[in-house]
Amino acid sequence: MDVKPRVDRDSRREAILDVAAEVFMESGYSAASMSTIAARVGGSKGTLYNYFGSKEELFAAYVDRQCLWQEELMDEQVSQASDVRAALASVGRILLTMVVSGFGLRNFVLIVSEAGRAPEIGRAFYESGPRRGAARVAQYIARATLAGELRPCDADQASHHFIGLFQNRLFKARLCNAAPEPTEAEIDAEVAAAIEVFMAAYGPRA
Amino acid sequence: MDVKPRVDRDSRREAILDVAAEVFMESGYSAASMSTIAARVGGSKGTLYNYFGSKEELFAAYVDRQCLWQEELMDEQVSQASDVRAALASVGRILLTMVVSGFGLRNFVLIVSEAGRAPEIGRAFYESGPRRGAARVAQYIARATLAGELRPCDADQASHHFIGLFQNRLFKARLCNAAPEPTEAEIDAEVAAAIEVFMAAYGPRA
Amino acid sequence: MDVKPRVDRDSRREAILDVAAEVFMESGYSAASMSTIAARVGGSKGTLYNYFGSKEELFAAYVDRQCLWQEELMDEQVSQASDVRAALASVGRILLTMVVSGFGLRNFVLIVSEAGRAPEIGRAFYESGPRRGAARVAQYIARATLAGELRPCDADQASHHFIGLFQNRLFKARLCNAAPEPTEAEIDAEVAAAIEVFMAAYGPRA
Amino acid sequence: MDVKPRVDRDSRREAILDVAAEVFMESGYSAASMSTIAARVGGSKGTLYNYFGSKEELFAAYVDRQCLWQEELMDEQVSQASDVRAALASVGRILLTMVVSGFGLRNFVLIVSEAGRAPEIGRAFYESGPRRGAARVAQYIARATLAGELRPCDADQASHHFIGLFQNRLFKARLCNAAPEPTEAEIDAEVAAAIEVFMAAYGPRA
DNA sequence: GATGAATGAGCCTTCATTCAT
DNA sequence: AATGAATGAAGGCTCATTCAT
Repeated sequence: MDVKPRVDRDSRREAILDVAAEVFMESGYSAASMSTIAARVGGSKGTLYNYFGSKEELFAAYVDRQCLWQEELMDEQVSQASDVRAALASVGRILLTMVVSGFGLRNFVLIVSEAGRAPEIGRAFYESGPRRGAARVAQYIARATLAGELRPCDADQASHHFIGLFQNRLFKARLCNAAPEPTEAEIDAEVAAAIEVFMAAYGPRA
Repeated sequence: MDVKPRVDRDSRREAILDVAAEVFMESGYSAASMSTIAARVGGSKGTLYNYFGSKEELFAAYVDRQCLWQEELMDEQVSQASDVRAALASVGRILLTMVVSGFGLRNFVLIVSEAGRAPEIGRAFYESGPRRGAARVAQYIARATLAGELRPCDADQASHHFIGLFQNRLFKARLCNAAPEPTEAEIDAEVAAAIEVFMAAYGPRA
Repeated sequence: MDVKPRVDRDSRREAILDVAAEVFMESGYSAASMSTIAARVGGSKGTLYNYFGSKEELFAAYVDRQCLWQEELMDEQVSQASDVRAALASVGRILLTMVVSGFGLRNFVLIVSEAGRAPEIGRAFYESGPRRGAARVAQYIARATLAGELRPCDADQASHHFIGLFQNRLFKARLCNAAPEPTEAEIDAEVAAAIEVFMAAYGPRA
Repeated sequence: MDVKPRVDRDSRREAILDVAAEVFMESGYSAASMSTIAARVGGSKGTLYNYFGSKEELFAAYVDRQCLWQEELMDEQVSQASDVRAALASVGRILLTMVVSGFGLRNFVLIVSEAGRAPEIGRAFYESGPRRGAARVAQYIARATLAGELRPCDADQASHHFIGLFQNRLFKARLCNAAPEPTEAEIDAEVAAAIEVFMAAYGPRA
C-alpha cells in the first residue's frame, strides 16, 4: 500500500545481500528463511523477490560476492618484506586470520555445507579463496628460491605445507567450534612456529 | 492388529540410526525430514518418535555414535612400526583417509555445520576425532623423541604440524567439493612428502 | 495438536472429494484454493495433503469420480419402451437434463476449461459422457432400424443428429449462463420437437 | 527520462488487448497474470494499469471486443445464394468453423468458464454470437419459407435445429479436446449431412 | 510397542495493485 | 503518459510432532 523507494536499486540490493549473509551464516541455507531476511531488511517479501528471483538465486549472489571479496583480499596484499621470514609472517597472518575469524569461518562453513549439493558453488569458493591464497604464497616462495633464500623445491607443494603448518590446528578447532576466536598474539605465535619448521625444512642448507 | 517386535529394540534403534546417518549426511540437519527417515527405515513416524523424542535428539544420538566410532578408530590403531617414518606413515595414512573419504568428509561437514548453534556437539566431535588423533600422533612423537629418533620438541605442537603438512591441501579441496576422492597412491604420496618435511625439521640434527 | 480420526479413511476421502467438487465447480481449478477446500471439509491443510498429494492430484481424482458417475448414468438406463418415439423421448430427456442441470453443466464447464492444458482429462470425460451417451442412442437407433421403424441409415451419425436437435439450443444458452435451468416441461417440449424432425427425416418413408 | 508516446493511445490499447486475449486464452482468467501480460506487451505494469484499472476491467474489455468481432462476423455474411441448400451450406460452414477452430473454441471456453461468476459476460457473449448466428439463420429460413422452398414452420426453432444438426458432434468433441481441428472437407461433409436431414424434415412436401 | 491419521505453523513463491518519480 | 519499485495477502505445499487405536 505505501511505497518508499528511498534508496537507489543498487544500494538496496547490497543491503539485502548484507542481511542475507548474516542470516545464512547464522542458520545455514536450509534453515534460513526468506521471511526472516525480508523482515530484517525492513521490506516485504514481495520486494525481496523483486531483487532475487528465488532463495537459491539469493544464495548464489551471496556466494558470488563472497568470492569476489576473497579474491580482492588475496590479491591486494603485496608484501614488500625484505626477507622470506618477514614475507611468510605477513601472508601467514592474513591467511590464518581469514580462516579463524568469526566471519571468515562462518562463511567457510556455510559454503562448504552447501558444496555437496551444488559443486559449482564449492569450486568457485575454492578457487577464489584457498587456491588463490596458496598460489600467492607459492609466488613468494618461488621468488625467495630464486633469491637463494630457500633451497630449490616445488613451490606449490611448499606453499601448501606452509599453510598446513600454521592453519591446521586452529582451523579445525574453530570449525568444530571447540575454541574461541584466537587473539592476534596467538595467531602470530602459530605463524612464527610454522615459519621455524618451514625454514628448517625448506631453508638454505647450513 | 499385527505387531512385529521381530527384532529387539536395540537393533531397531541401530537401524534407525543407520538411516538417519544417511539422510542427515545427504541433506543436512535442516533439510532432512523425519518423514523421509521413517519411510526409509520402513516404519511409521510414530515408531520413530518412540525411539527418539525429537529430531534434535535423533541427531544427537547420531553424533554420539559417530563420536564413539571415531574414538575406537583412533584408539585401535597401535602401530608396531619399528622406526618413526614407518609409524608416521601408518598413522598419517589413516588420518588423511578418514578426512578425505566420502563418508568421513560428509560426516565432518554435517557436524561442523551444526556446531555453530550447538557447541557441545562440535566439541564432542572435536574431542573424539581431531583431538584424539593428534594426541595419538603426539604419543608416537614423544616416544620417538625419547628413542632419539627426533630432536627434543613440543610433541603436541609437532603432531599438529605433521598433521597439517599432509592434511591441509586435500582436506580443504575436499571440503569445497573441488576435488574427487583421492586414491590410496595419492594419499601415500601426500603423507610421504609430509614426512620428508617433518623429518627435515624435527629429525635428529645431522 | 488434537487429533480426531472420527471416520474411516475412505469416507473421509469421499467427503473431501465432495467438497472439492463443490469448490472446483464454484471457482474453477485455478481460483479454487486448497485452503478453502480444507476449511470446508473441516480439517487442516496437512490432512488434505495426506489424502491427495497435490491440487492437481485432487482434481484428477475428482474428474475420475465424475467420469465414473457419468458412465454409470449412461449405462443404467435401459429403456424398455415399445416404439422408437418413446425410446428416443426417454433417452433424450436424460441426455438433455444431464447437460442443462446446474450440476451437470458446471461440471462440464469445469472439465472443459481444463481440457486445454490437460488433454487426457478432457478425453476421459468425453469418452465416459458424450461419447457413451451417443453410443447408447446409436444402439436404440440400430435396433429400431432393424425393426423397420426407421429407414436404413448410419446409426452413429443419426444419433448425433438426434442429440444435436434437442441439445443444441438449451445447451449453448446454459453454457453461456444466458438462460435459467429449464423446467421438465421445457425439456420435454424440446425433446418432442426434436423427435418430430428426426422422424420426418429418419422415419420410414411414407 | 525518455517517454515515448510513439503510438497513439488507441493503438496501444489495442496492442494490450491483443496480448491479453492471448494470455487469457492460454491460461484462463484466474491463472493469467497481469505481470505476464505487461511483460508480453513490452511495457510496465504501471502502464498496463493506466489503460485498464483492474484485471477484471481488462477482461471485460477483452470480452467486449470479442463480442464486437462476433457480431460483425455474423452480420457481414450476406449470402446471395440462389437456393436454400446453398444458403444453408454457406452459413453452416461459417458457423461450424467458428466454433471448432482453435481460436473460436478457446475463446468460447474462456468466456463460458467465467460466465458462472459474471452472468453479464456470458449473456453479452451469447447475444453477440450464438443468438445472433441463429437469428441470421432464421432469417434465411423465413425468407425461404416465403419463397416456398421450405414448408411453413417456426423459423427460430428450425434454425436451432439446423445448427444443432451440424454443430453438435464436432463442437462437443472439440470442447473436450478429444478431437483435432477438423479440415474444411470434414466441415463441409458435416454441414452437407445436416442439410440432407434438415431438408427431409423441413423441405417442401413431396 | 507399533501405527498412521491429524494438525497448524511456517516455508517459498506469486500476484494484483499502488504511487513516487 | 510511462515507469518500476514496493507491498501484503494468499497460494500450494512440507514438516515436526501428537495421540487414539
